[in-house]
Parts: sequence; structure tokens; C-alpha cells
Amino acid sequence: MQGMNSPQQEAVRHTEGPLLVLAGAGSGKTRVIIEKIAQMVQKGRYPAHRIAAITFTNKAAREMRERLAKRVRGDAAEGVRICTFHALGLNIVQIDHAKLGLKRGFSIFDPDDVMAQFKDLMPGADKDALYGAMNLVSKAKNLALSPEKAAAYAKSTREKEGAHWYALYQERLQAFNAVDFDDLIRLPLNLLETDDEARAAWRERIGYVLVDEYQDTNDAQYRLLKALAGEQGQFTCVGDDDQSIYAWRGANPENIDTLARDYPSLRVIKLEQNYRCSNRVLRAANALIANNPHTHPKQLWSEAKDGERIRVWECNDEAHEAEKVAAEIQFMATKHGAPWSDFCVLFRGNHQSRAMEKAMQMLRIPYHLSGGTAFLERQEVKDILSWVRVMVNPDDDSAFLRAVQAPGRGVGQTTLAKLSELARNKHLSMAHAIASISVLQQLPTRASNALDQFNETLHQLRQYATQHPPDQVIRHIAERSGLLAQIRSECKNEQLFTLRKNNVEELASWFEGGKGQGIADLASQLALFSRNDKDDAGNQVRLMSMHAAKGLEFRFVFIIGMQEGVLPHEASLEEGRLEEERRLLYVAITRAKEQLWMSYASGGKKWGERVTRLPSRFFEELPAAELHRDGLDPEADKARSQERSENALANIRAMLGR
DNA sequence: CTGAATGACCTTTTT
DNA sequence: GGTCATTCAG
Repeated sequence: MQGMNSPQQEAVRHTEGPLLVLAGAGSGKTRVIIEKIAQMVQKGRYPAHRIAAITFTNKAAREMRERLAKRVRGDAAEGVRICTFHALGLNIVQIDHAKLGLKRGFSIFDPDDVMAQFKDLMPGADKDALYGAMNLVSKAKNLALSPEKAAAYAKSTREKEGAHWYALYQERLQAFNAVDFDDLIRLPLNLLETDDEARAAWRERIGYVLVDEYQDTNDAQYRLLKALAGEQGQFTCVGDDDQSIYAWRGANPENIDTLARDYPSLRVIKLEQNYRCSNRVLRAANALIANNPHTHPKQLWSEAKDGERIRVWECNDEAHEAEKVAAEIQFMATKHGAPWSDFCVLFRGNHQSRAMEKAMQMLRIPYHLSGGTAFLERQEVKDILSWVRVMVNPDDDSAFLRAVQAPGRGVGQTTLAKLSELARNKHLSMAHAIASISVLQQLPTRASNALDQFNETLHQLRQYATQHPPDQVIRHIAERSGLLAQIRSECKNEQLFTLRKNNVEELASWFEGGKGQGIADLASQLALFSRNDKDDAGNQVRLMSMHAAKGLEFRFVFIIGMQEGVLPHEASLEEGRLEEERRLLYVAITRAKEQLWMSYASGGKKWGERVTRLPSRFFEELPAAELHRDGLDPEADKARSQERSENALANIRAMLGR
């Protein structure tokens, strides 16, 4: 525990009974979690395999695993379960699938699959209605309500409608032998709350629970924690109410208060010393967040030096802003001899990265975009995964529909509509239906031949999968399905083809590591991976959304697009979530270790139309003494521009000298 | 049934 | 500004 302050040490030592650690930004909370697990393992109070550390992203889980491995020598800590809530839920559902009415090889529907179901369920409904229904259902699931309970508790007509769609949608999932993301929490919770035997078995497997980013838990996740940690509350929750930025997807930051109510013996420890940010950055963050009401007031402080003032830039438009930022990054990198990976550009919405990317390319600055065209969203990857899904779960119509058209085999809308109807009449899934001669006979010869062949290929692939390692199965699917051939014909040149073929190869490599796991298990784990979980970026400037930045830190941070309507975002304002927007900016600001820039574009374009934007209201909440507005202080600007040109000169000299 | 061309419409954030 | 869905010709 060397170098730890006393609240940190206390948090590590407290292992008997419930503990809540309110950890401010940069207060070393991950370190506390790691140290705590390490000591628990070494002291042997709990065997490693009975300890579970729950995170909210796979990336956080991976990082924790790596840090723990470094801290504990040998393989003593290897058995510790470190995963996301959803991965834990998946594990429970996989083991107890029969009790939950699911067959082996069940599918996990991603939001696209879910959307497709709702579209099918509500023909003619507009986007608003679709999203509305989806959100209502998700909300009910986050409250761990079954369709019946949702109907019983529904008060408004809106809620009653939601319950109606929920029941229909759930029927579909059942028929498809599928679950959605919300079910991965709801179903295990249901099991643990109603089945004493299952609960006992899982308490035996998990004796102590640590939860990171506790403020992001929703009601179902909280109850899952309670079910696992038992009446005595064998858990440590670590969180920060000021960093709650996921209320829009069901997180309930009030769970922090609920904890004290449900566990009177709860011990609360605050970590208020910040080890990350310069004092100026910290003062700005404190001042901003002071505008939010608090039930657990914290005062973050730091021993760091003041550092540079926060630079505020007004820009003409997005392109101008991006160019300024890119130029400044280049300048700062040479001035400090800093690697690109010390820099990070943060924005509210992913689309804001576009202008930034252009500017970075112009100056040839290497960058990494988190959440760009994510690997798992690439066409060929989704295609192959849908083949895997329909192979292991023939009930999965959603996967069938995609696989049967990848590659195209002369089966189109009309045929599929007809097939779907025939299948429904016979109470068969589509993949099962095409194995039936009587069904095929009712379709045109061409279509039935194509479907019969598809069916045959599926059979062969299933056979192949029983005898070969998963990664090889993936390659074989690409080949045997005709996907590779299609990709080849689509690509104009060899380079493009290699590029897309490499995606297939990369997907195959994801399936390599699995220790004796089949493609089914691997595919469902893969379904839980998100756009931000990709491997490390190396020495590149990081471009990412503010949400994706939580938990990270950088020497130099640029926050762009600080316009009213963007941050705070219009939609959030309409839904009365100003405080969450403020917290989002708070998170963004506290990513900066050394220096911070904030910029806004006064004239922007939206969908081709020109619009004028006002600077974000949050500027008024930042202490003027910590800010430096370019253009308002001509002297300082002059000095800076001189410094910049000198720097450029020095660069040229250095280049000539070589 | 497929591919090109035209028109509609923008989830902000993600497990 | 750009994607996605719909429409129309082949």
C-alpha cells in the first residue's frame, strides 16, 4: 500500500461488510480496486475465483486484468472474475439457460436486430413511434419487469402501449431463441431472485463483488448486485455521482443513496485528493460542477502546480476549429517533444470527428478514432457472424435473413416474404422451414433450389464446425458461403480486396484464443464487444466522444464543439437533462493532466444550412481567472505566435542540419 | 431479382 | 453533407 493516502488505505482494508467509495475524478480509484483484490487474494480471505470485479466496459475490464496481473506475481490472481455486468449476465444465462427457457446456442440480438423486430411488429410506424416503443420496453426491462408485470403496473396509456409491444416483442425473442442486451441483466436477476437453488449456487461461485463506476448501474443491475452480495453485503462499490453520464440509457445515480438505505451498516469513504490534473484544471472542474445539486458534497484538491490557463477559442466554423486544433497539436508536440498519444480531442457527438479527421490528415498527424466504423459493424463481419448465428441457432430468423442474402443467391424480398408466411403457418423458424419439402414445393423452382442449396451449405458448415477449431470455421464459412467470392467481385482492385479479406482474417483471429470454447460461446461474447473496445492505439492522437473518454487521462486535452445546442445538447435540454450535460463536460475537463483547450464554432453548417451558434452556457460557469480567451489578450497572442514561428524555424534548421 | 438513380431524413451519447 | 431506403429500368 506504499504511497497510498489514508482514505485509500482504509478502502483497501475494509473487507467485512458493505463499502461505498465515493471517488472523485483522478483520485486513484482503480488503484484502490486493484490493491484491494490483490490483498484479498494474498490474504486468502476469499479464494481468487470467488471474487468478482464488475466494470461497465470491456476495455475497463481488460485494463483491470492487466494491472492486477502486474500487481500480483504468478497466477494467484488469475481466477478472479473481471468482466462487465453484461458478460456476467451472459455467463449466468449460458449456464442456466434451461431454467430460463432458452435452448443452447441462443442468439444475442444487437440493437439493429431489435429495431428490425419492432419494424416488423409495427408496420407503418414512424421513427418516433419505433424508438418510443423500443425505449419503453428497454425501460421496463431495466426495471426488471416481465411483460405481465409491465402491463399490470402501467399507468399512462403510453405505458400500457409499451407493455403491449413488450409482450409481442418478447414472444418473438422466445420464438427466435434469442435475448437482447437488457435480458442479459433481467433474466439472471429473475433467476437469482426466484430460484433459491440457483441463487445458492451462484453465491457459492461468487463470494465478494466489487463494482466500478457504480453510479452507472440501473435498477436491475443494482438488484443483481444485491442478489449476489447477500444480506451481509459482501461488496465494494466505487463511484462518483459527478461522473454519472448514462442516465439516458437507464442508469440510476440514486442507487448511491439507495445503498445506504438498503444496508444500514454501509461504510462510506470519500477519496478527494486528485492525482491527475493541474490545479487550474481542477479549479475549473470544481467550479463547473458546483452548479449541480449534491447529496454527497466533495471537494477535490490536488498538490499539483497551477499549470497553464485553459485556452478558449472562438472559431468561424467546424473546419476552422479543426485546423486550429490540429496546428496546435503539432506545435505542442514539437515544443514539448511529446508523443502523439499524449493528445486527445473530445467531442459530444461522433459525427464531429469528421472535420477533425480531415484536418489531421492535412497535417499528416497520426490519429486514432475510437468508435469509427467499428470492426464489428463492417459488412463482411456482420455477414459471417450471422452465418455463425444461424448455424448454432436455427431459430434465429434475424440471422437467417442476413445470411441467406450474403452473398446474394437470387433470393429476394418476395421469396423471403412468402417463406416467412409459410414458416409462420407451420410454426417453424425460417431455417427449419427450408428443410421441409412441403414448404419448398410452394415456392418457385428457382427460389426453392437456391434455398435448398443454402440449407445444404448450412448443414455442411455445422458438420465442419464440430471437427475444426473456431478460427478455422470462420475462414471456412467465408469461403464456403461464397462471401469471399462476392467480395472479390465487388472490389475494383486487388488492394481493396486484400483490405476486406483482412477483416475476415481479423475476425478469425478473434476466435483463436478461445480455450476449448465453441464458436457459439465465442460469438455471443463477441456480441457484447463495442466500438470502443478495440485494441490500443499506439502513438497516435486520440479522437473520441466524451462518453468514451471516461476513465482515461491525457497530458493535453482539446474539447471542441462547445456550442449551445451541442453541449449542452438540444435533445438533452428538451428532456431536462442539463445536469447530466454538465457532468459530461466535467468528465471531459478532468481528463486533462496538464493543459486544456476549449473551442466553439460560431458559424456552423447543419445539413447544408448555415446556422449561427452561441458559445455554450457552461463557459459562464467557469472561473474567468483560469481562462485565457484568444483574441481578448492581444499581448499574449502575439507572444504565442512569435513562439510558434521560432519553433517552426528551429524545426527547419534541424531538418537542414540532418 | 439486381443495380443504378433519386429522394428523404437525420438518435448525441452505448452495454 | 451524406447515408439509407425507395423506385425504376433492365
